[in-house]
Amino acid sequence: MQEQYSPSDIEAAAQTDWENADAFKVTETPDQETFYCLSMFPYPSGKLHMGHVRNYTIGDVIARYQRMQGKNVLQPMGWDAFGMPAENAAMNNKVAPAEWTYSNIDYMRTQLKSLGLAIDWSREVTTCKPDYYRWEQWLFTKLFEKGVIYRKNGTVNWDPVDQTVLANEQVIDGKGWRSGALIEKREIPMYYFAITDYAEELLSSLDDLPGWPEQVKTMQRNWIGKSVGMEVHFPYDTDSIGQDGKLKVFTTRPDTLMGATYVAVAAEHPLATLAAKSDKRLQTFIDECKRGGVAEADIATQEKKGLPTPLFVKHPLTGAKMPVWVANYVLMTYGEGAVMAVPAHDERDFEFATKFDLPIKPVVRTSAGDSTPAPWQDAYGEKGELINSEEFDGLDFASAFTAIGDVLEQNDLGAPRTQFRLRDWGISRQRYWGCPIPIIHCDACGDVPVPEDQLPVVLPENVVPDGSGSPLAKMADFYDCSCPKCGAAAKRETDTMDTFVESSWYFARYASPNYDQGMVDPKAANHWLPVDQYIGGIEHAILHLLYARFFTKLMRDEGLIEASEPFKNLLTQGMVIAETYYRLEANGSKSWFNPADVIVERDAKGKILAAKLESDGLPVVVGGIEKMSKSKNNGVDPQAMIEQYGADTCRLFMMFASPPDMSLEWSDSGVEGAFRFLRRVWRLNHAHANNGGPAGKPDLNALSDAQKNVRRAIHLAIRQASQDIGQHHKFNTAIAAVMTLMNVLEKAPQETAQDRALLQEGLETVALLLAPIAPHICHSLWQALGHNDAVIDARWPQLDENALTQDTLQLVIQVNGKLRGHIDVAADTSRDAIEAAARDNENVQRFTEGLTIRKVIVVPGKLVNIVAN
RNA sequence: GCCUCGAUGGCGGAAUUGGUAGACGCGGCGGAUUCAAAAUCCGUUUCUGGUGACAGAGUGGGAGUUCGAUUCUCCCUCGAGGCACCA
Repeated sequence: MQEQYSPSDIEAAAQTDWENADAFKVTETPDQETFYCLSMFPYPSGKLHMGHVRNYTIGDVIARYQRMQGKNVLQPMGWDAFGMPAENAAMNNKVAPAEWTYSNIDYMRTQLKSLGLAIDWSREVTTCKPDYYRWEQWLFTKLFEKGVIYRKNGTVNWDPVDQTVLANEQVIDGKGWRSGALIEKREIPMYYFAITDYAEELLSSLDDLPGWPEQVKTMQRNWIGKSVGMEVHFPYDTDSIGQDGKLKVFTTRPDTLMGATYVAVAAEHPLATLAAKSDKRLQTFIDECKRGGVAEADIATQEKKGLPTPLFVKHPLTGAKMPVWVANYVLMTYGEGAVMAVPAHDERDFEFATKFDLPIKPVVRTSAGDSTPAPWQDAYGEKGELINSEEFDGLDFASAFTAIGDVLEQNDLGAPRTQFRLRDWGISRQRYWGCPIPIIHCDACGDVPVPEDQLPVVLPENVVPDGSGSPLAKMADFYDCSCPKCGAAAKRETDTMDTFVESSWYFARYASPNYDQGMVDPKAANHWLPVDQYIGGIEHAILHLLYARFFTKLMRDEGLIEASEPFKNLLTQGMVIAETYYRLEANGSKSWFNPADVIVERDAKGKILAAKLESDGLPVVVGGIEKMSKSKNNGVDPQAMIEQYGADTCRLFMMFASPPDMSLEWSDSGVEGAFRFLRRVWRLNHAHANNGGPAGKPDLNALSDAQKNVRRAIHLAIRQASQDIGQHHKFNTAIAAVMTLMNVLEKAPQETAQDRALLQEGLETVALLLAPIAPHICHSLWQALGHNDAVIDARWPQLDENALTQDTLQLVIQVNGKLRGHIDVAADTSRDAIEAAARDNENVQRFTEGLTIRKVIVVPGKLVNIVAN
């Protein structure tokens, strides 16, 4: 064994050993318990960042731990390779997105390999390759025929200068990011997945996921947003509207129907269009509403504006005339694009009615009384007994719901209905670098799905987009085709799919990545699915995870797989953050400096006083701790870290610095600390090797008290690390437990054979407990400790409960809940004896002097609290 | 605006079911070793008062439940993630 810990040597050696043995390649073995461990695959943006390192280290620790439990562990890797950044890079560098993507993948693969991940690389999947996306196209055609995918109009951000559709991210303060032009909403035809058909199941089966964080399930429940309510029809006032018809609205508060004083429709609503024909001002307002992007966050924060129309509808119960307003807060995408307004009992309606002087009619007795004077109080929104509602007076919410629902149904003016907030998933993108939508438009036959024998529709790879319009729409070679049904000249669809489609089923493809007879090989897929542990960023809590759940159900219903849910257990990891430093430039902009180039001055307590740039010695502003990003220049390059300290140090630091679901603050000195710890582990092993090397098992019947304490420390560490890694995924405290054990082992004597046997047990424990986290060094240590098998195939250490028992316990003594002392008692001391000993305690006597003892609380094994006053 | 989560020493964090607040590490300070440095080792380190023993305060702020609250309830402040075309 080398004296010095040399990470570069031992990491290369370990990785070579694993590669030579094909150590992480797995096949379906029916008799062995499987464990499918999956981290969200990366977008090949160019270089690995620390967020990736954290994500894949967490996954690797879990995978290696499960392997040590004797399971057949599948841990694959792939590339979420379609996406916008490739098109942006193409425009900037005049390189085709395909070429850029493939070279990024090659570079990032070598980076991932240097981390020493226990990945089965033979299963690598790349979503931009035809052998992957052809099956996506195949499923699309099946679902289109089934009606699960359909075509309708949707609203997009339109850049009138670049003549192109923009992503929400590309709209900044209502303007196009490249052109600076004011963005408009535009309606275009798109393909939709009918995810709302599955809304009920997506909601209810969240209850079948005990291994998901409650937080994520709550977010998904709220996103799906099931509302039980009433569809209410307001008949047109034909005098004003000029035609018969009904305005449909959805409400969760039909009990307040008698308090409805007007209705409001979205700017895109047919009634708004009708009214605008004869009203220029209204048309101007509607045009104004169509300005700006489509992002909900922008729409929801804008000022609430509205305009009256000359139109009226009739109240379904009283027949009273109610004015129709157009309001920018009514969303065309939710419900019917129209709402009935009850200003007395809805905050938004109250605000709107107050602003425009519309009538406010209270119809519910709330805890604030029978009237609703301004300003708005939350109590006005309460449910309660009906008032001012004629025959419905006195009813409570539930009976009013039923009674009003009955009347509406009898008159064919409404009925109870369930409404979801969830909308159907529009997947058409007017972009080049994505999976082509397999549809052919024929004048005679309409939208015809591409037949299976003509799949895949291959995306040409040698295209450099220029930022205007969709490149495929300019390529006749691509879109000219003949109709598969009638053979007439036809036009191929030039939109591509949302990249979320690829990431919605990749986990299933890993089971049989090269299967060419179908989307998945059912035998393999059912062997591995569902994923036992999925790991990824919390930013995916809703969209990606919901779409993946949806796809699993679609694939189940196509008979492709058996699973109904893709991910049994979910771990959402926090961000990697770091200090930022900047200087204010003359023009008011900030230029950001990388932490590696900055020297920080601290006061005597270590608090940051000032910072200066290493190169010129002039001060920089300490900008606060933020997510590592290119824009703030506070990223730390993982490659540099690995080269300087080795992958094990990098992995150990990341796992130690904070629990996986919290944000992780980068700290150079923390990395140093991790490196120092591994060096200590190495040194103690080296000393042990020099002191006779591997020793036998200790004689448990002949341990001194000091030796018992050493052995107790070993098994405390086993207990702690087993719980922390196996159950709670708290790697930081597992590592702390191993550090505590090392502190004991370093001080333990090494003279006798018994001492050395104990140290052997301790060092083996350290190697095994650290093996998932720092696999390379443990690979070496395990050999040095005299083992012929590799540590990756060793079993996780077993806890010996006997090693933990103690003869005496220390109890805490409190007076009125305050710590006043400790007593040592034999483990089997009776409750009465403990109480007596506590009362005898000198401090207890001092602090209860002159007081009467009212109560004594004894918590066995923990504390005694004496209550006195 | 809406949904979700978070806030503990100088710093990252720990406290498993309501039971010793600050494990473990970083940083700081003091010392040992060294010609010197690096590396390593030892001690110390929540704050305030006190030479000291010790006392008091303390988990973002305010209230509440309890013998006892970082932990449970309510209100507030600040920060983060998401909001359907970033992935």
